[in-house]
Amino acid sequence: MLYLKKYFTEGLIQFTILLSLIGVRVDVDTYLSNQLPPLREIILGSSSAYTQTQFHNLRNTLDGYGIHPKCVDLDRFFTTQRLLNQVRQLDRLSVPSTELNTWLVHRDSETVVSASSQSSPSITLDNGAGLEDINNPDATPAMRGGSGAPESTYNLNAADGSLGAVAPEGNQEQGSRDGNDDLTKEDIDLIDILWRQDIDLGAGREVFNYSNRQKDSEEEKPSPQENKDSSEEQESWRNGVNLQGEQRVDGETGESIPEQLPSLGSQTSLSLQECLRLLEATFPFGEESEFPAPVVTPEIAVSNEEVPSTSQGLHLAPQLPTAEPPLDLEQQWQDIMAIMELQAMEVNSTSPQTNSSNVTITSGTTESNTVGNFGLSRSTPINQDVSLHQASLPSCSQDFPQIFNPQLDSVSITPRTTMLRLSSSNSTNINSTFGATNLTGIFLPSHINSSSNNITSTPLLPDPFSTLLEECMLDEISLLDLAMEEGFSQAQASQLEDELDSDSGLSLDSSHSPASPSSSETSCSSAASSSSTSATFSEEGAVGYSTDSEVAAVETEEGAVGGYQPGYSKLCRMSYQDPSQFHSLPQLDSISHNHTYNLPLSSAFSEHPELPISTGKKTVREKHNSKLQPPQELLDKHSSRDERRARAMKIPFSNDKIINLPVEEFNELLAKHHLSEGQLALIRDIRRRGKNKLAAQNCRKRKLDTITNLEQGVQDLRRDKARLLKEKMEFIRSIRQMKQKMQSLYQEVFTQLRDEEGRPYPPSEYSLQYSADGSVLIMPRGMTTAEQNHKPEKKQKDKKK
DNA sequence: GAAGTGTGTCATCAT
DNA sequence: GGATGATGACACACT
Repeated sequence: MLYLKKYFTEGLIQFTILLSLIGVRVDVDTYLSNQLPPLREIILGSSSAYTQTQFHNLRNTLDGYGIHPKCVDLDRFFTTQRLLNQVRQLDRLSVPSTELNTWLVHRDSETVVSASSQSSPSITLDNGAGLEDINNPDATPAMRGGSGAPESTYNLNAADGSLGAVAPEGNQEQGSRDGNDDLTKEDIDLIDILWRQDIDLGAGREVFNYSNRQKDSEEEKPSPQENKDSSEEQESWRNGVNLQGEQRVDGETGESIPEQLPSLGSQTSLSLQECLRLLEATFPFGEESEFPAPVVTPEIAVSNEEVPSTSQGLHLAPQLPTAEPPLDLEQQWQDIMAIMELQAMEVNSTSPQTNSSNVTITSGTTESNTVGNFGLSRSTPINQDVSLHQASLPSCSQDFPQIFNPQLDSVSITPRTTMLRLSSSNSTNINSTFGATNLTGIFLPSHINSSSNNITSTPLLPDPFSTLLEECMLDEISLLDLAMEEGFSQAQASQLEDELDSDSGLSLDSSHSPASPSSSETSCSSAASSSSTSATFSEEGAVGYSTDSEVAAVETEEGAVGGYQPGYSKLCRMSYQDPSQFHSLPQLDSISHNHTYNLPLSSAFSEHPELPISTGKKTVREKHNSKLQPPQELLDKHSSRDERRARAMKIPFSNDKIINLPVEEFNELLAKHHLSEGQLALIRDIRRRGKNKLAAQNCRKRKLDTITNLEQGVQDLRRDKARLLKEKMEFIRSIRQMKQKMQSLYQEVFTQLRDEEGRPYPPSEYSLQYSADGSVLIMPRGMTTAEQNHKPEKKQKDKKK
């Protein structure tokens, strides 16, 4: 998180410096406080930035209702407000206000030019909805990607349409300003960027021929009368003419608008248009602006009420509540949270964080409602002329195809704030604002964009900056995967090797055993057999040695002689595990504790005198006992209980055989010897306990393996999740590109259509729609779907053009 | 001396 | 029904 903070903080500072260097003053305060709550939260600290649910709660809280005085959220609220105020004050001290609004005006004319001359998708299809399959009306909503906020789509369309309607006027005025038909450098640059973008999308270069564009632009320049019509159309657009097929009748204009769209969308578009008008009044197109490249930011949803007088500049109020956030926004957040969780896995990277922030930025920028989600007051006015996000954050946009497409300014407010998306219009503003010079490299930190200086000279993806950011994040995810894989492999390598070595589950670090449990058991048995102590009790099967209690009596007597000390008994634990037999028993190959007490004491002392038996208290005890006891008694103390019992009962064979012999051989062995009931019972107990001991060891080993496997499974799942998220982002990007292409094609086709009199079809009245046979129809927008179905033959045009 | 760990053992169940 | 394996539970030793 600290990295993320640092990254964004430094990025903002750098960006602010850059803007100041080129003459633009930026108000970060507005940016932080109003435009991009997630970014603000990230910079300020993790508050609600990672708890989507808390956003809603806090949002309600900040609204002043829905919170109980004793609610725990209250503290969080005050804390958030306090921190926010502190940061705001800090920003005010360092960053002045900006006056970017002037740029917006000129952008309007540029948008007009680009929209008309470049045949770019000023008429938004919104997910390609402009081209509808008549026979499949449902396809259009499906293409909308399940957006939960179609209002924005509608707004975009309306805004775009308004822009398109204004286009001739803008052209005219720009023509009067320029005095010729030559495109300005900004126009050329914009076109060039668009061309590169579409080239990446597969469009031919001839489509983007400047002369052709210019010619088309001239052809499409309407007459004054047409301008008048355009104004009327503009009004209708403003009131919510939908470019899409789904429409309902608007209460004011009588035109059809989408049913699922609330009136807010219309309001937004109207506000936008009003904004443009205000801009026109403030900064006539014919006048030389004091700013190099005025830009219109149609993506900014400005309500009528929130548009102040133009003398104060454009007071944009992007926090206008437009539509509910997309339904998948929360899911996107969850995905981001998942990535952040992955980041917590010791993968230091800033790129994923950047993308995460991009998401938040997107949320705050493209959807003002999101502001509420992050606990910001929606009523907070923007006192600055232009907020920083309008110029800078687009660089971080994930809306790749739209970044460098000026035409998309009009459609930049995409309703569905898909994951990692930013307002495309913002980036467009940047692009246009700076004379179509690709400032991505400028905005990009050098360590992120190594080719920043070459962006303008190299073919660009629709959104190099965003692409870079996203790819950085994706790379980080990949690195994460690698790190996880490598980390896991390294951490688990030895264990995996052990597991591969033996499935018996009894890998007990045999390799580290300085001495394999060789003949300890035999030595113990022999020692026991030769032990005078055992001889003392070996006679009687009369002991009735069938129960441990009885054996205990024997042991007690043993203790009377040598004293039973459990500590010593451990020295001969596993003594029955004769290595020679282990080798013959594959399941026991791995059974090898690092218990050197399995060695015969004599050999152990001779070969490894420094080993276990000479360590710790045992050494002291042993030294002490060695002074008091004969060596054989000492050896006997190193035997296990069962071994001592066996010695006491004079069992004629070793415990090792008792335990490890196959049942048939075991039975034969018992048959060979005449054994008392007590001896037989002891032998069976020894066998049972010995096998159970091994079973217990196996069981524990399996438990450990299970735990290890579960841990590995968790890591694998996390890795898969990261991979799927990466794929998802790639899919989103691909879909976005396809939509962009669709919009471009639609615009390309539509702008070339002419009626019988050679006039272009006003986009406010007509739209292109697919038919089942693959042909494209141009349909009046007022027609309902049913009517369209009944009149599919109207004005059919061949798409080939 | 408490807590954690490793190990052996027993009881129980399943095969 | 006995042998065997698996496993939970417990006790003990050790750190």
